[in-house]
Amino acid sequence: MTSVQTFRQLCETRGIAVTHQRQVLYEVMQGMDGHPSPEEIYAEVRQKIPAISLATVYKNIHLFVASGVLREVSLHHGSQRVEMNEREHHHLVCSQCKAIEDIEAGELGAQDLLKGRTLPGGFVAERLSVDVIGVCSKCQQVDSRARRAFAS
Amino acid sequence: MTSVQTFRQLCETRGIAVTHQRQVLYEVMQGMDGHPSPEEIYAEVRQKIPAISLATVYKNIHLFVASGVLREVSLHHGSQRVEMNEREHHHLVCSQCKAIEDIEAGELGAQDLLKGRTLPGGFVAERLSVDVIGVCSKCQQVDSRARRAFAS
DNA sequence: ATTTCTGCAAAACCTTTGCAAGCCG
DNA sequence: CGGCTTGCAAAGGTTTTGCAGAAAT
Repeated sequence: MTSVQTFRQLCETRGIAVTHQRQVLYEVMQGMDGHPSPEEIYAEVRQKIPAISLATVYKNIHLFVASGVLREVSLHHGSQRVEMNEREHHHLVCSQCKAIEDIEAGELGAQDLLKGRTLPGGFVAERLSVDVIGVCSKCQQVDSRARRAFAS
Repeated sequence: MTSVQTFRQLCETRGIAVTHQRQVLYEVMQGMDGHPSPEEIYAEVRQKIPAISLATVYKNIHLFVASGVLREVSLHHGSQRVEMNEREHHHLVCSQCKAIEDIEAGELGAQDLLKGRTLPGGFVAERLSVDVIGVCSKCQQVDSRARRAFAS
């Protein structure tokens, strides 16, 4: 199946229109590796559609993230978040409400991942930051309520 | 040792001035748990120093992060970064230049962390995102060059 | 024909910066 | 006193929004 077909199918499933901009965006993003920012994607797409608007890029990135085609590298890019530099811990991050809860490194079994490990490219590790991404209990309740409302 | 003494000592080590704003910021942040944003810290400090400026809060957050008193929850809050939703992988993140490199989940030994695990508070895990934070080879070279320049 | 999407421009954030006045050592 | 720090206001960067015209179903 060609990329074009995959894309049309995806749009059909999601009930969204197949526009030229969206299609080119999809192809361009497939050809970029790494972790591009919206601006980088914009620069790339402009080579094929010079008149495309940055707003369109943003709108479609959202759409693609919601569809699971794209994934956000960090769920917390809106504003900075800091924490006191205390005992080693990791995070449970809710993909819906973005709430963060702490979990002890030991409780997660993640305390030994770096022990005696060599990393590629001469990278020197300082610490580990593990995010368990999922749905918190509050959002689960909201979800099931929404499903009931939708069913009725 | 009181918090005040700890703080004075910290400032001495770092060669920074002990100002009223800094001291209150330090105390307030110690009293906040969770993962506050600059605005949240600002709101909290304003209860003690109503005339404090948001710019001062930002400047001192930087200082505290650089001193290791605070830690940033995500190193990528400046702008969004996305990636194609492909094979399971994790990230090597350079704490200096913020560059991201991929590493396979298997190569890191992080593929089984969620297996058969119950998480606190009814949190339902979807996936794992592991950041190995450290210094990339490029920044190591820059660092050693800087050290040589400093020594001469 | 209707609904959805695009491009533009303006607005809304969040964060940084320059500078004069004030505080710390 | 000299240098670092603050508060203010303005600027900078990123992302969102409203809307009229265009495109898709």
